[in-house]
Amino acid sequence: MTSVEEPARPNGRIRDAARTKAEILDVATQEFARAGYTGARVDEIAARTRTTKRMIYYYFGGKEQLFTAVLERAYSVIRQAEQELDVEHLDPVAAIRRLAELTFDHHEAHPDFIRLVSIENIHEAEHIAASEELGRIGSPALDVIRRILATGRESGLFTADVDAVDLHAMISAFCFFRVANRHTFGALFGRDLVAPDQREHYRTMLGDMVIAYLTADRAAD
Amino acid sequence: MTSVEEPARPNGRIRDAARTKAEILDVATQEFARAGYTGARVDEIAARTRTTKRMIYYYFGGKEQLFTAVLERAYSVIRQAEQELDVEHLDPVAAIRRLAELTFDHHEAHPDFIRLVSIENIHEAEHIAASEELGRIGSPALDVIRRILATGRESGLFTADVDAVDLHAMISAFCFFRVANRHTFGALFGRDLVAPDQREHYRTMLGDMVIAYLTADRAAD
DNA sequence: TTACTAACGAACCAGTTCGTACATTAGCCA
DNA sequence: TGGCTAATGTACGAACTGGTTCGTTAGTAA
Repeated sequence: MTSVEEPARPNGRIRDAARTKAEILDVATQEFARAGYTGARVDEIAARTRTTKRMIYYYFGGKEQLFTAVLERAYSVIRQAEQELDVEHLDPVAAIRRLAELTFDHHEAHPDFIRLVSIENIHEAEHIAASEELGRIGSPALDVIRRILATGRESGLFTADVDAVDLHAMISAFCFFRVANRHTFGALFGRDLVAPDQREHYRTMLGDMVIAYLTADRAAD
Repeated sequence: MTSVEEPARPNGRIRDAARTKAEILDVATQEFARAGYTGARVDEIAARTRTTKRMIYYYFGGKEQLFTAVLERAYSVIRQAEQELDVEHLDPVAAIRRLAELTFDHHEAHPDFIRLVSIENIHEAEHIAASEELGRIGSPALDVIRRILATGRESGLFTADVDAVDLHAMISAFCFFRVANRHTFGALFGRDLVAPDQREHYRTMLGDMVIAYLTADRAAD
């Protein structure tokens, strides 16, 4: 997981709080994503680190807080990606498509994140509620969407009253479902939504869908 | 759970295999949906029925098979609803909207079903794979979509090459996400996707989105 | 060099959890 | 009406699980 193997004295302890914490988080992310919150085993997480279960309780307090920490880190990754997005130079249609594709790409590249979010929803977001960090910060993507929508509306390209949060939900829904429900969908309908050779197809479909919605002639209904 | 209280001799047994099985399934559905597969407790399920844990093993074999049976019944309910859908008399646009609304309504009315499907995806659809019934049967919705799309294409209303399975995924994604991810979405963005007074808004949004996609002028891209 | 503390490890514990062995009875059929 | 079997209930146990207790050591500041 974490870079290269240190010289690591044959069987002496190495003291590195940061590394130990990070290693626990890495393994915990995998284990929670693999087995769900209840299914994840604290002993198993400990066994797969270079440290012991004692350290999990030492650094995180318990299983619940460990899961919260895992969620916090997972969300910070996508927030980071959204923050680095630069669409100021694009026209509204291209900008929205770009943003949608960023979400698409991130969801596809981080299936563990998707699983963690699914698991957190089963538990009714109680860990997010318990997290000071996660409750406080919003989403950079929302700010981006708000700016693009404003520009698009001014230029008359977009239908007037589309809400940024709703649009974000629409984009997330498509990207999330494709990854989160790929197993049941595949088993029931015989189609692999994340098959590599279908990737471009669905990526385009998402953009087409969002743009079609934003530019549709609502009066036609 | 199940209708009225029987006369039920004060403390004598009542023999009714069908009722006992159905009651176990009812309670198991709730318990699995509430706590996830691993989080669900067989003892808890038994305690909330009028029978005992022994009967769960007698009728279903074990926790795994019980969950599979729960899934089978949950899927059969939506299949039933889709089968009763009659859109032959509607024009393609109205027909698609009707179908999308049926999915929307069913997902909203059956949050337990959504949770079960989320849980099954965490477990990579292994129970669906283990179920003879679930693997065999397709989805009535797909047949409906195929017919509507064909009509819509003939009349020139819809863009040529839209696949029925993809369209089903698009509709499901929106409906599923709204219910499945309402907790994390609400906690992070402060918006309740299933707030009753927003219901019509999202129901309309879904239809608009799908129709806009189907009728969009693809050449414009 | 010494002394102090953050970081660490091994063993253990109390409470669960799925599953089963064994005993019992209701209801039907000959 | 007697007997047979499907249906049911009780009690238990082996394995596991989150969390803790107690003791040890690496690194560092004085």
